[in-house]
Formats: sequence, structure tokens, C-alpha cells
Amino acid sequence: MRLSTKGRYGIKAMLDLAIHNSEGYITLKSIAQRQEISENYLEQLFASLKKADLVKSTRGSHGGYILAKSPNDITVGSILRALEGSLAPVACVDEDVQEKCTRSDTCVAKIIWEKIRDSVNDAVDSITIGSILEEYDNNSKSSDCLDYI
Amino acid sequence: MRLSTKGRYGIKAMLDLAIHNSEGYITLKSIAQRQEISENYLEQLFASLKKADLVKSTRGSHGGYILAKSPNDITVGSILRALEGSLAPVACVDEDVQEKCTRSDTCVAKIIWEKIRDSVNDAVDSITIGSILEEYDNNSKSSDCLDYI
DNA sequence: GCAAATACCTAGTAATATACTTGGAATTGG
DNA sequence: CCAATTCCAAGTATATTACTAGGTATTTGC
Repeated sequence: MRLSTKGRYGIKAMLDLAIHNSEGYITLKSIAQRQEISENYLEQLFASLKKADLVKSTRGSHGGYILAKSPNDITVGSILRALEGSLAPVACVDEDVQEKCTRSDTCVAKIIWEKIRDSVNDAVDSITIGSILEEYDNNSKSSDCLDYI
Repeated sequence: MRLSTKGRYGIKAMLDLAIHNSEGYITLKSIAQRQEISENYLEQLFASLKKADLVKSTRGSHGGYILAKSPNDITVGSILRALEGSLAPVACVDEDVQEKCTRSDTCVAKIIWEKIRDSVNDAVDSITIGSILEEYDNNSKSSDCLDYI
């Protein structure tokens, strides 16, 4: 049940953006360098983040990305779902998937998957980028290590 | 963040074993047929389940598998962890992994991963095979559909 | 004792998903 | 115009998953 690099890089990148929020538009190049992520790969992730209205962009010279709203209004859940898709443990209880099991309404295992799904969603929706940043500021923790591997 | 087939098949197989618990040792062949899972693949899963003391076996003709303890003492979490390994969303907060990030103690993102990890573990550890079975008996739900896909 | 049925074990493999790379087009500021 | 950037589509290498194949060991029933 590991997150893919998409989710992990996405959190790193969004925290990076939040840390530099006052500096205006930030280039992917600088994020890529600080967080040691492929710039081209980041592009793809930011396409998803933009689609989900989590970041805004300007093109051209002096272009870059900026958070689309306050860090306090950006949940970890919204970032992860934008990049990883639904956090449901099985397709059966994935809100995005339309074709369900034919016996979905009588399946006994379903409540297991629903409980896992809801627990994960509750957890990630209760954490905002702002709340993480606060912790970061209070403890002056390292901005270089926003993640592992 | 999907579970692999190991975890899903494992839950199906263990529920199947529990349903037939009074019949003594159950062959993998019959589980494979009922749940439509490759018998050879099930063998591999049951090697892990046995190692985790969740099932017992006898070999030879009339051999098979049986739950190693009461369904009420078998949590969904113990099954999933036996088959999927740690349910941690990133290696950083995986109890089984020894080599941590060098800056693990200062990493800001860590609390995100810890919260997800703990939420998942709490959820799956609060559900037992027995509790699912109870639901199954009360509602006379289908034993064929223990899972989706 | 032999045959059948099972668990047990190891290695290989096909399919799928992940994590990128490549090469460009469009846009903007100087 | 040119450099720097976002934006876009397609290709590819790697890793993981989900099996398959082929055997050995053990037990029961005849």
C-alpha cells in the first residue's frame, strides 16, 4: 500500500512552493534542483496539480508556478488524490470507478475496503500544507528533507 | 494506494476458510475454485499466512488448511500485513525498514506519512474475520462475492 | 506397498505499472 | 529576436505484480 513517487514528489513540491510562497512564481527548475526530482517528470505532476486548481502558472520568461490558494486551504488529501487518483484500496469502493461488482450490494468484504478508504481520506483531509508549514517554522526543520527516497 | 491481489485474495481466502471452519481441513483446490483464484498462486499466499501463524496445515491425502485460531482473534490487519508487508505509505515510516533517511528526525513530511500509516493500521486492526462473518450470517449475504475483481 | 491427493518449494515468465526521457510547440519578458 | 519558461505527446527502461511450471515430500485409502 505504498504511495507512488507521484504522491510523494507532489507533497514535496507543494511544500516547497508553500515555503517560497512570498517570492511569487517559482520555476520548476528550482523545485527540481532543491528536491532532487526530474524537472520533466515534475512537469507532468504539475499538469495534474493545475487541473485540480491547486496551483496557478504563468508561461514565458520569469514564468513559474504559485499556490492557487492559501496553504491552509490546501489539504494533503487533495494533492494526493490529484496525483494518485482515488485513495481507495480496491476498485470496488472507488468513487471514480463506475462499473461495480455485480454483487456489490451483497459483498461481505466491502465494509473492510470502505473502512480503509474512509480512514485514509479522513487522515489526509485533516492535514493542510499550512499546518505542516507551521510545524516547520516552529521547529526550524530542514527544508531539504521533505521526504524520504 | 491500491492493495495488491495478495491482500485481496488473502482476505477472500481467509473468509472462505472461516465460513468452512467447522468442516476441518480445507483444500486449496476448493478455495481456488470457489474464489476463482489460481491454486498455485494461493499456495504462495498460504506460505505467508502459515508463517504468520494465521493458518495450520496437514499434508497428504485429505490434507488442507484450517484457521490457526478463532476468527475473532484474526484481524484483517494481520492478514494484510502478512501478505503485503508493512502498510506504511512510504518506506520512511516503515517499521520493518532499518535504513532510514539520514534526516529522518528533522523531516517535516514525516508526520503526514505517520498519520496515514497509523490510520490504516488502526482501521484494519479493528476488524476481525469473526466480525465480518457475523455480518455475513446476519444478512445471509453471498459467499461467492467476497471481493471485487 | 502402491497410487492418489495433497501440501510444500523454487525458479521462470508474461503482463502491467511506474518512473522517467525525449523532442518539440507555445508564450512571455527583456 | 532570443532566452527562459510552461505546456504537450509519445516513447522507453525498469520494477513490480501476478501468475505458471515443474518438481519433492507427506499422508490416506485400497
